[in-house]
Amino acid sequence: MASCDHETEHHLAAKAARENMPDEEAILRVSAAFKAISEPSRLKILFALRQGEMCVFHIVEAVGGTQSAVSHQLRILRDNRVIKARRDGQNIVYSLADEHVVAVLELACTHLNCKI
Amino acid sequence: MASCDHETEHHLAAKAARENMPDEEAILRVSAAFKAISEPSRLKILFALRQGEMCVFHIVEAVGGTQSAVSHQLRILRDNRVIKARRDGQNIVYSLADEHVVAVLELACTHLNCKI
DNA sequence: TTAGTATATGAACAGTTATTCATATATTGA
DNA sequence: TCAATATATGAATAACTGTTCATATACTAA
Repeated sequence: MASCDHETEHHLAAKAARENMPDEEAILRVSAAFKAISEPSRLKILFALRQGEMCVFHIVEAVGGTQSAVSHQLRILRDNRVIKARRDGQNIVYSLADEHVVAVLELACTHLNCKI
Repeated sequence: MASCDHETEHHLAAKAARENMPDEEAILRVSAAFKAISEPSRLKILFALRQGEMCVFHIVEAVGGTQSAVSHQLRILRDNRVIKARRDGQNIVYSLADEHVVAVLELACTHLNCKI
């Protein structure tokens, strides 16, 4: 491989791409965030939290699985700022971090023709 | 675990969550799409293609790595409708599937305070 | 058809990740 | 303080995924 019929335009695009490529740290941050929301078990938690904030017990009730597994998933979502937590007595109450999360989910579903 | 201080509201939310949970197929489709865009090597391809369509040679030039690795990544992105391809002579020219892709990337970067 | 170029792909290995199990921490009420 | 409840977490294993290497396919030009 060496060139193509659009050598000039593509080469310029490639050059611009290298110059405008986000730095490694930004790439890793975005990567980790998408990875956080890309697992079926965690996606279910997000879809569940669209209905409103919930404590762990009720998240388990909503999505199934064990308390331990859900807790591990919650930590990953929380570490990536997809959800937020507040303590309320003995419980930790989780909710979606902000409106960006819902927006991304809805964009994806629109794009893929999924009804949610 | 059995209940919490917000038993009623959370239980209702959990019930609504179960009732409104997308079916397994939709969950898997969304999951696969986010998984596709959640790998640093593939994210780089997407950021590169923001500059315009490119053939494989120039994508390799833009993001680095081997032709084989890039080809494998392109297939995953294509299978998940994140990018689209058209043949142009000996070359396959790739581009972002539609404006949803850019929108999702920008939402994520806004959310995470990354400049792109 | 043959040679050359561009791209794709199967298999294997290495690295990553989700779940389970056991246990730890934190809060509440007695 | 102690017991009970809610949640979190470390370690281990099993499943998954990205890359590499070798090779295959597809197109072009001669």
